[in-house]
Amino acid sequence: MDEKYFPEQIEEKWQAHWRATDAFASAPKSDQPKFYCLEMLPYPSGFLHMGHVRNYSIGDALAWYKRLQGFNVLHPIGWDSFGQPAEQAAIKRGINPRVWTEDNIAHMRGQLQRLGISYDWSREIFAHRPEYYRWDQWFFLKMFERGLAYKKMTPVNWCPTCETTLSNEQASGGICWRCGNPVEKRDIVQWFLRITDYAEQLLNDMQEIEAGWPERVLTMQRNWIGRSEGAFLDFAMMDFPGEKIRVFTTRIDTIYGATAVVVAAEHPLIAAHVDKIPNRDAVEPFIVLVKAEKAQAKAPGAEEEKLGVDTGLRAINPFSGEEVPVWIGNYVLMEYGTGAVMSVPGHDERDFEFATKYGMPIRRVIASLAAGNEVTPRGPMAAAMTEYGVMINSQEWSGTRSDEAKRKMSVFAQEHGFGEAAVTYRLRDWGISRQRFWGAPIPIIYCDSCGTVPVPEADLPVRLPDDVKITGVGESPLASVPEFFNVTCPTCGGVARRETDTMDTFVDSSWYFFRYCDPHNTDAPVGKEIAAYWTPVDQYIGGIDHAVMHLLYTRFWTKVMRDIGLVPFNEPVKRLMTQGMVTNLIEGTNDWKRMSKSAGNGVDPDDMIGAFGADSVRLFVLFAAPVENELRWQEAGIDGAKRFLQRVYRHVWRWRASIANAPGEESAAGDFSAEARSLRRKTHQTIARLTADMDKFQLNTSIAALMELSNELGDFKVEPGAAAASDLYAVREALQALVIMLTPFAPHIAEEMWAGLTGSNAGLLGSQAKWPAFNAELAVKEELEIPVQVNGKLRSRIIAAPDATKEAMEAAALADEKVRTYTDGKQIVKVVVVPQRLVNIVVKG
RNA sequence: GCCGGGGUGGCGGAAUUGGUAGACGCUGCGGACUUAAAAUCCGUUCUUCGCAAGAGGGUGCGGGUUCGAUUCCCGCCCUCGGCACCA
Repeated sequence: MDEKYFPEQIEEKWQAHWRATDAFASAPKSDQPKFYCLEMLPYPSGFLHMGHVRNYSIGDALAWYKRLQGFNVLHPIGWDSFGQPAEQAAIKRGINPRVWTEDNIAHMRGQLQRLGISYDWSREIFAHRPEYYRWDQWFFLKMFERGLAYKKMTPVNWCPTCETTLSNEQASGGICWRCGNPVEKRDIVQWFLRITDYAEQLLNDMQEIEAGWPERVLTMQRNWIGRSEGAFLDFAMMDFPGEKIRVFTTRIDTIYGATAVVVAAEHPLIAAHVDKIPNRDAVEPFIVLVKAEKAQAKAPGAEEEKLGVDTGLRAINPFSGEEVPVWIGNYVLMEYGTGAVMSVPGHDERDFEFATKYGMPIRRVIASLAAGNEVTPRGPMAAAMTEYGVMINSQEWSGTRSDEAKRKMSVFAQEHGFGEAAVTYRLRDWGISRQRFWGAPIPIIYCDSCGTVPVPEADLPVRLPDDVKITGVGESPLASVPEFFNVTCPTCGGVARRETDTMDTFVDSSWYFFRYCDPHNTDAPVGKEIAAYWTPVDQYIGGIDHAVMHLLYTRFWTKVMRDIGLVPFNEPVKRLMTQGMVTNLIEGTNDWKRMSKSAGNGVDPDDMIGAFGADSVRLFVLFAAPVENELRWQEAGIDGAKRFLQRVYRHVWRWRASIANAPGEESAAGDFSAEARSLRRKTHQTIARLTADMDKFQLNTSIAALMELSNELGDFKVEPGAAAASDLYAVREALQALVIMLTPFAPHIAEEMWAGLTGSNAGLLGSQAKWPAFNAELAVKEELEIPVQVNGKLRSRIIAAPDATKEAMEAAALADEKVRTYTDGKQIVKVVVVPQRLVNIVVKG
């Protein structure tokens, strides 16, 4: 340990030490509890950004904390290395995507190591390497076997900028998750994974993780899954005897107000009977119009004008027997429910708008309960009434409370054979086909005689060819590589063609953290026993942007893995923490925006590490804001972090020689002075605070507590040369606790100071350093300053022992001179005494 | 429109879940050291009145419960995020 703190020297020194000693290597152990600490794996764009720094600093703080507490910690990292930027580099600059990716990884790995994040590098994984993606393909085959992977032609999200399809989650809000541009609909044949089979489980199993996941993530997933309870109802077709239109409704109680059935333009009934539709001349152009409208990218949130056309067909309301027209409407979605709705303009806002526009009748069949006794309001409706109430104009159902009627009516419908209670979901199956090169090939072969044939497991991996010209035009680049797609059928040996689409990269990240447990396994994606030891993940840390993409997919994937028999649980992640984003001021404005190259407000982590040291950067990032909040980048704040580290360093330097002679046992230290007792009290109070705050992920207040302890050490009035044995004991206790508890936030300087304090170069882990033990007795104050209020206003303070009786406190408060100026001559109504807290005297007059 | 999270000094944020509001840090201001600067250290920094001791006000707004409310209840306002023709 040198007198002066030079971050670059000690950071290099300890990084080398960690590497040489495999300090963070992990293996299953029976004598320690395990802790799996995971941060979302990065895409190797080439450069670490501050969001990464924040993510990994948070994770590393937890990993160190758990390690020092005696947990067997798994803390791995890898690369989400398939994806479009590599392909863009290939298109624009002719670089081989694999070479580009590997170079980027090499650079970013160096950056992570300069940050000193405590990863077990022996477990590093790479999504783009065949040793990894063969298991993506293996999972696909398992799903195919179970009917969970299927292919269909359907309108899918298409990003014209990225030139590929997107899943619904990736096109949420009508914009592409990667490039931010509006998406279109296109009819494309795609592979889908049947995530909807798991909709109910994805919803129900949330109770297992409710305590550990942020409310907003669960809410977003709940909304995304969009469960809704209602009923299917069949409207018989007048024109086609025996045929019916099935609608889905959540408001069966409004059925007597149905004045039409409205179907989606793509509804099969229309296509099946197009030549028998009375208004065919109007219907056909309308369908063309609606399809064109849907194919067009539209601004997010923009609601189309409601358009419709009367087909001239008629259907029968199964409850009332009434005849109603069948319309086609652009606002009815084929993808949701049954693609057909009953139109109840009186009690649904959309139907009201539609009916008003086309002059359709509007009928009131629910009367408001809030309106008191008037159950049959008169006059035309000015707007849809969407609340529950009492049914009116509804034949024998009139007078029934509409919320109660719902269940009875769906039972009635079922008994009479024209409907049933039903649940629908907004969630759709996960489209995973991508018309791109840089992804895992889908292991399927098309044979003219055998049809769709899965690649035999023994033939995995289906490797990506290495020297492909990627032009960015046309269909999937693999479709222009005959050596890739020309194959023989594994079943009949005949001529066949390989699937040329690749998988969505979210497949790779759906199960990667299982692979970390067993990264070199060549027989399975992960060994069952080893997975059972390490997983589920105890703490996961990442950005909120993956709330309904990655975090939903990985829950789904885990359930499939459970069904295959690979893992014994339902949920992959016990606790999730979503960090806030890192923002920086846009120059010349007052706007704080997410750091990014394009906005010109990015900060290069390497520059910061060079200027302040990795420890100061990490400490600042963790101290400046609670982990879930936005973090505003301010260099003055890193200065503050470095100042604090320097102060601690100076305390250690100043005392290290003297405390080497401190007695080993407390009993040999003799009597502690009031000053020494006070320091020890602060030390133990700090231990208690840190432990509680760390468990709650309150890293900012943890650091604040360490600063307080450091300040107290600075205020310790005894000089090292003149210190009694007891003083040295107290100071050593404080410094050791401070250094160990600082480790999660600034590990390099902590290692250096630990070496300085102990004279050992074995490192914290090598010397079995342990999180300090809390001693409640030492943390208790000898005397307390108790605030005294008169009528709730602070008027004075008294000194009391922590175990003072209520009576003694009351007497002392009433006797206090300042208090008496407020109580003299007044009637004391009541005295409230809260032991160890306060006294409040209530007076009158 | 629906769902969810928030409103505390100049700023980031604390407050042991009903008990001293503003911990810790940043910034600013004043000072020490220095020929000077950097670095470091000390003081000060919610607000009003006051030379001071002290007194009043104060956690988005208005009510309420309580000896006591940033915290609990009722009614508003503002703001951020997500979803959005989902029947």
